[in-house]
Amino acid sequence: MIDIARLAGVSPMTVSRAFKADGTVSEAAQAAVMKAAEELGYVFDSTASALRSQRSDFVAVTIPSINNANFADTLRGLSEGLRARGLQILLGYTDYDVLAEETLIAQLLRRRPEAMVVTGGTHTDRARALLDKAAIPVVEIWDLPARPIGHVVGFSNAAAMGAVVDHLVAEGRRRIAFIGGDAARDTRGTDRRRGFVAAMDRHGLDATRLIDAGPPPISMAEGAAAMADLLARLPDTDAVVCVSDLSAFGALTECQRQGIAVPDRVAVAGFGDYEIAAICVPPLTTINPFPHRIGQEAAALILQALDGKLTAATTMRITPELRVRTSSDGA
Amino acid sequence: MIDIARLAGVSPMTVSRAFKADGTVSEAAQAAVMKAAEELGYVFDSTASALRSQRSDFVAVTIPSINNANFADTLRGLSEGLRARGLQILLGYTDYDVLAEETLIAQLLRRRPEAMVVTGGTHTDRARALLDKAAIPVVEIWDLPARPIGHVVGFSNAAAMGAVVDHLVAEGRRRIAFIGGDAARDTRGTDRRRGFVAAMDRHGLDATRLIDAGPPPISMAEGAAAMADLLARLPDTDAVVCVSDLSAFGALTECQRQGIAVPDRVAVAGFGDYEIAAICVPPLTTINPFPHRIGQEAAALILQALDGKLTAATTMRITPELRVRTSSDGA
DNA sequence: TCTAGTGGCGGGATCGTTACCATCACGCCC
DNA sequence: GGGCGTGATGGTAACGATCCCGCCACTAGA
Repeated sequence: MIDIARLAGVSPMTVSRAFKADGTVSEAAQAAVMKAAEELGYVFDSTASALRSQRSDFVAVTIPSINNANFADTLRGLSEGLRARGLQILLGYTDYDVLAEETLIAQLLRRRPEAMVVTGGTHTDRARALLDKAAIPVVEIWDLPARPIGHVVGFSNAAAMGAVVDHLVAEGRRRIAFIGGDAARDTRGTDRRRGFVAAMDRHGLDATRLIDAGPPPISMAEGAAAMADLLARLPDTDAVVCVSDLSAFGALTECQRQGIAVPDRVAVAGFGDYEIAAICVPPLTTINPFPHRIGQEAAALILQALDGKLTAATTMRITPELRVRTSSDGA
Repeated sequence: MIDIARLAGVSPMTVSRAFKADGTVSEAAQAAVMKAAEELGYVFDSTASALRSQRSDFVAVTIPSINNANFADTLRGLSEGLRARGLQILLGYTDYDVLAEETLIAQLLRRRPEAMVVTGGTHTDRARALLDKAAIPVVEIWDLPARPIGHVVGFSNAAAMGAVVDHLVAEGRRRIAFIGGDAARDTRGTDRRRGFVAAMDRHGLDATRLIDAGPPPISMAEGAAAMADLLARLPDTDAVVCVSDLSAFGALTECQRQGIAVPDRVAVAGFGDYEIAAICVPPLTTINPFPHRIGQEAAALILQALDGKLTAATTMRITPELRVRTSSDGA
């Protein structure tokens, strides 16, 4: 920067101001600085800037998996909302493991992010303590935590899943099964299963057709295997609710392979409104939790919080919508 | 850090060394430092460390889209390989736009990454210049650039697509169409189309059944629309090659909706070996380019380069494999 | 003519860590 | 006993920006 100052015939301070583009530099000086910078191939050093100004322009984000279209949509929403303010996302993924999340959070905080977005509402005590001490805006997304750390943009996975059950019951289904994951790790999956059981109980129906499809994320193939298991063990099942559209699609294909008519003999429903749900044959009934909007709202909350316009912890409830499609048409 | 030094009864230098964990600190001092740090809730500041040591421990990565299972697999491979050395990924996505890539690269370089991974081999001149001047290891992936910037881990998209055509021809297909994207933006898509045309020419077949499905990334729905278009305009088509498995699946569903038998009347093939290709009914013939391995190899190259063990620019060719499945069985 | 206000710019200290030396205790060997 | 290698530790000056303050020229109003 000193070199540029020399070449442009100004002080380093003016160069710094020129790069901040805050308009307090004369046009002549601005142009001279930019010309000199271009000539010397200067690349601004955010590291030094971050140290001195104590502003990293990072927002740290943790998601369970990088390979998930729903979380990718949320990330896009976040990134779009933050880009306008020059904030960059620092991403990490947890593999659906709260211990990995703890390590990840510790590592991300070393970079001094301006804010932190974490997926889910379940964390280790140490992770909570770290976030607390960091004294930056924290947003939990994709869930409604019992004990929020800071702000929240989410929805009740249990309630959303309950709406699917209500719909299936209204369509005349009674022997409804649930295909989901290992209870210990995927807390959102567990919430959905809880929502399923609660809704079945509410309708006075048997809620014991629970198929464990293994640890998250549950693949299409695992959904198919679970469906095969279900059809073998409980062949009179007339509807299946899956923890996500991907396993639901796997289940659907298993029905196709076995020549079982969907929805005539078995209705199938998923969760997430992935692209595949709308286009597969028959299209899948599912829940749209508006992942992109979750990201946008989280970004908006962060911007407000950084402006000091958000005094109290805010919870923004997203209302997921049921998408009724052919896969669950009345029997 | 000074506070910790005081509390632990050592010098700041010893605290620094204790956190680097390079083993030159006595066990007693190490323990004292860690205890003091825990007590004070100290969080190491990577920003200052990066500035002074000129090591950011960042590896910058650009991908076209964050919502793509293939690139996600590559990212996982990268991240796994780099994590062992304490390197963190700084991610950006370009939306399949070389101009956006240029801006992104400029922004990422401000963070002083130790190395840079860029997807694809087509870049603006300014982007090339920036990467050149940065004087860090550069790895281009998912392509075999005509004029590599540095290292390469990739494959020929054209040749891989040619292999699909060869297979279809061997199965007796002759009137083969290609469903792909806008030529201007998605260079890998364009390469695949080129490979399609070249292979058709090689077999003396008509290579004019080219359906443009719009700008990348091409969705399942766009694949379906393109298939509908194709079936309306060229109903005698007996095979379709799609730029990716997602559009191929869309095309497959369109056939199902129109009651057109796959593979009996039309064979369908995709690209990428996404999970859906193996499980849909019928399963899709496709090309597996080993996205996870691309990430692993790129990480390995970076580690070698950072160790100074890589003197010359290295190109690592990945050999994609044809996955023959029912969707392309002989007519 | 003088004072106060304003816009543009410069100088020096500094953000929190680490590179680079210097120091010191200790043990070993000739 | 002196020299010297080794392992642990400390002191000081940076890394490259920016914060804070001050300076100067110029204008406007009294």
